[in-house]
Amino acid sequence: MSDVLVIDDDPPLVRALVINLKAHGYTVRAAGTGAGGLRLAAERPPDVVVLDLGLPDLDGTEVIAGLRGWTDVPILVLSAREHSREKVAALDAGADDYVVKPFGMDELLARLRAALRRGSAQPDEPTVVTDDFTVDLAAGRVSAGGTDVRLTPTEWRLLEVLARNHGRVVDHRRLLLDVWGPAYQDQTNYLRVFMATLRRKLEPDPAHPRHLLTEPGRGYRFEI
Amino acid sequence: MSDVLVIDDDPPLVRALVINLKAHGYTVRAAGTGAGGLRLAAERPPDVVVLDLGLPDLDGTEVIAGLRGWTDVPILVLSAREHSREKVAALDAGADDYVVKPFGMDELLARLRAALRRGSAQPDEPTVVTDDFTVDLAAGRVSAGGTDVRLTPTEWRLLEVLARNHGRVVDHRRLLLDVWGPAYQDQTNYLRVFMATLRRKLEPDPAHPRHLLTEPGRGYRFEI
DNA sequence: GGACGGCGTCAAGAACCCGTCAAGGACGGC
DNA sequence: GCCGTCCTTGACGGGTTCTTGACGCCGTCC
Repeated sequence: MSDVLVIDDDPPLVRALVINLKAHGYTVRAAGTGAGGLRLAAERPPDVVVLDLGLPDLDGTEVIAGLRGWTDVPILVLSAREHSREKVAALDAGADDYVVKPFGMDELLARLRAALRRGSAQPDEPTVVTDDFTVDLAAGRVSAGGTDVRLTPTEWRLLEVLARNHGRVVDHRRLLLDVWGPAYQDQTNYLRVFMATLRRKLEPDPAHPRHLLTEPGRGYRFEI
Repeated sequence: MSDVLVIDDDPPLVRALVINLKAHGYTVRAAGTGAGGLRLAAERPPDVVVLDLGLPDLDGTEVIAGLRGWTDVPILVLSAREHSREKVAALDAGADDYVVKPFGMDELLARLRAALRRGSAQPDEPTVVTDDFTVDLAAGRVSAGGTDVRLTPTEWRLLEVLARNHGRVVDHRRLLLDVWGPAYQDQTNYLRVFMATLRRKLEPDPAHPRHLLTEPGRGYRFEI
């Protein structure tokens, strides 16, 4: 799961944090000094940093600046200081959130989840490559022999469903549901028509497809 | 500058917020109810939302859910309730930050800056360059043939979404959502009109665009 | 061997999408 | 209050895409 770096010089608090974070499935590393924290972060970039101000060696904003120099990792600041000037300074230095001690552990965990949610908000969509053509799911494009292939919207949606499930047989019903909607679950002839055009556009020998395969009586399968 | 949407039913507080935010150069809109806030957000997507819990009509998490259904805009929650259960619920519903009343205005402004900083953190190239024109995403400017091109706000927002996703097909729905808001998801004619003006201003031969391409039935694509 | 169901192919009309233009209206600046 | 800019809205023609039905092939099952 997610990798949390705790930078704090208060041993009891660090212990409590580590125990609670590990109990929730996080991987935790801890440093007692600002310099140590920066070193750990440089070794392996964490997914989120929990930073206590009031470290013995460095000022909080210095640690933040040291991290912000090379990473956008979310930084959650802990502090006993209520003064808003401290908060403003930390936030403007690049911190993402500021929690005043004492705090509830569930609140901290919730703020951590919020910070992580922001940091990792991109579902990666791979590109599916065969010998004869390439399907770029993120870009929404298909190319064969170096040039783009023009697909109509329906052709694309059909190919997309198959490509996302490549290697598996996709049901007639599933395909019709995903491409045309629930009212078309019996129109298997649609599949025949559009599979034909896809093969014409993508397969070197449309009559003997190598990638867009028919599974008689069941559905179709995209094979790489 | 940035567009802030305040959703709060406490008139004195709203007044204070509006005055302070405007004094710092923000554009501010305010709503006294959750439904009104959602409506304003739908009319024109704000850059950040300041949301008071304890609204007369909707629960705070409902408002958050209503926004999160279509946008990733940062949400900063205000609340008089200290209870951590409230905080956890709001943060897990999708809020980005949680400030307990009473709060200092400078702290709120700092948290707002932090939220905006995150929201606009575009990791990739700040300028997109084609053979015929240059889009400077950081500066918000476009130039063709060495001179600046004047774009209207809507034209710019449309071009910005396309440029940030250059090389990819961007859905009709996504474009309408990001530029006009969720109330306009079906107004594809807006896209036609504004794509035409963009092409007239940027393409050497608007009738045969080289960069602002149509993907029939799906959307548009910015190609370098 | 024949009937049958599943599949691929083809073609034609309908439906839809896109680019274009222009008029009306909202908004803000002077 | 006037003027200019910008956004909204409707209409139209041309082109593309989807739908639909018919036909033939092939394998399987009776």
